[in-house]
Amino acid sequence: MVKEILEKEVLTIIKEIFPEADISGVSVDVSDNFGDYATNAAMVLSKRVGKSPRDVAGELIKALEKEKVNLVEKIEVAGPGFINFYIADKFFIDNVAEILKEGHGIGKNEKEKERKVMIEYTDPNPFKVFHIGHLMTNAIGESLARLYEFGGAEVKRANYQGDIGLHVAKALWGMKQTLDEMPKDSATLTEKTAYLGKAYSFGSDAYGDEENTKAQEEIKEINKQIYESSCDKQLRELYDKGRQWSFDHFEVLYKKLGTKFDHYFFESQTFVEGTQLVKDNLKKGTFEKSDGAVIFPGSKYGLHDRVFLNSQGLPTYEAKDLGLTYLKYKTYKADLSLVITASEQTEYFKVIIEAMKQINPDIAKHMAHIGHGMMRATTGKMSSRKGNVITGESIVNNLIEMARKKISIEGINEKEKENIATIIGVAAIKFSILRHQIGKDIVFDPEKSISFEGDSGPYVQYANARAQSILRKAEEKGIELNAKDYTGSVTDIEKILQRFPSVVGRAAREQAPHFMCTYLLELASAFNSFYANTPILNSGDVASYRVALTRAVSQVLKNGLYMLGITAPERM
RNA sequence: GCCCCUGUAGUUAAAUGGAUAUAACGAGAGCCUUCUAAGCUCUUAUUGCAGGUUCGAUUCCUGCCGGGGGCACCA
Repeated sequence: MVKEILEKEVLTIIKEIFPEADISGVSVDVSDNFGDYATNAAMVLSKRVGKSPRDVAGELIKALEKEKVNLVEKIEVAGPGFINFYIADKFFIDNVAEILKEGHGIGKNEKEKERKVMIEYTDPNPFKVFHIGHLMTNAIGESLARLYEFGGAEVKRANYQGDIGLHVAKALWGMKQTLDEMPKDSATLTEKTAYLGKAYSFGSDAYGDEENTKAQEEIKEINKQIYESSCDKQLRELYDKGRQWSFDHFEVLYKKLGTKFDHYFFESQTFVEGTQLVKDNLKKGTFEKSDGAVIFPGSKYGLHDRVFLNSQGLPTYEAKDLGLTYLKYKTYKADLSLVITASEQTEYFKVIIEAMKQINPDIAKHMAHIGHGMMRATTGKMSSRKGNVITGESIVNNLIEMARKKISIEGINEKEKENIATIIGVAAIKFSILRHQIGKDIVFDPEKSISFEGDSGPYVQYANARAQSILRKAEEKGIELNAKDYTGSVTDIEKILQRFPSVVGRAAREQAPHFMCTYLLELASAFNSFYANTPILNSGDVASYRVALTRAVSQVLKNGLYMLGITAPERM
């Protein structure tokens, strides 16, 4: 990679001619208008060696030219003291050949080699709707998982689902009140989950209604019975039914989204261990009693105090999360155990991690939480209690339907069409999530929905589909791919292609898939422009090179999309 | 009230302390008897305010103003 080679070279030279500067690293970056790469090293050195930046640059260039780094064609000093590198076209052409050689392995690296990573993400709750926020967590978690895998890590995907707790009690109470509306077993999953959503809403409203003390008592009682497994036959049946409906529904979505979990954890498994942990550590003073509840005094550590066991003695989500941490640790000894949730839980996880640090610092040191921004609708705050959420299913299905209408490939059957439409619809939602910085909120306008044009997943997919179409035709025509013997000049495309491994590295290192999005848009745009303005198949002598370049573009687009959890269809 | 995050064209976003802040959408003008028009080409416009650090600040620091989130038995 050019960046790394030049950085090493420049650093070596600096150590040689300015040892007194005592510099440990320099950065060489891609430059758009001034050569191919540039470094600010001379400006950084300037005050350390007491010379003007341009003079320092001059001396560095002299030394660099003597070294004759063969990929560099020309070096210049410019502006306040930048050193600009012009890279030889031959280097970029060789890189195209290299991409063809690497094939689907392009972008793989060993930065995370031997590292064991567990990522918990998505975390929908049975009995509640799978909403747009879950879609967001899923897209981010899946992408991070794939980025770690490309770095050589062993990744386990985990999903934690709240099949026990107050929200379940609320939904069950709601179901009991509306038994006559309950869908039959033969009903569709959509009908079943819609019913559960309504039942939860009903129970939640009743619980929140201060006048309705009877409902509150009953819901609390149901909650207790579930924890104790002491519920009657009818309640048990409702519970089993609702839980199963939810899980079936989630699996359908995961399949569409392209996520396959290795481990499922449930709150019904974590609460026993969690409760025990809190009780054990209450004696040791890690936890304290307060108003009949057991709390972790986060305020001692600059955090919030939080309740771990409520005054009924039942574990809250906090205690269950401690139990989950142990359960995960028993299942898989990860070097890094990541939890992805919306940023509203960021403060909460600081408390959990601090509490775990007090209980078992060896486990706590592997834990990390990533809070992503919230998906906010232009129509106001979404709330599953109020029932004005946008469900994951509706948004995905709408996009798939839109994509289906745009497909105009001849000679494919309905099933193939459905598959392609799904791939495109999922790409649209995932890309629109992932192209933002993870921590920032995303404003989602349900009216405008999500674009298939411009900065979008389908745009990148489309560029690849065009490339694939060219490759099919090239094969029919018998054009041989040859990237090595080309001696002409290169375009932006080769230069962008060359950066791919650096982008993969940065996206993984900074846990920031949006760098990959930005990169893919740039590459797709350069290729689309090339495609529109330059003949590829009918270009005589250079056809074999242009087709080779097309294949390299397609390969990089495919691998880049894969790292975002997006599939690239051959045709669309 | 306390704590955390955040403020970039009309809108949605991007920019490892670097040179002329980058795209898309929108608006306007063109381009399918050549490889998929989900496309291409051109035009249009931006760093909340006030200081500070720096050769250089959208980026770092302080204050103010706006937005979001969290803060006891929900998840």
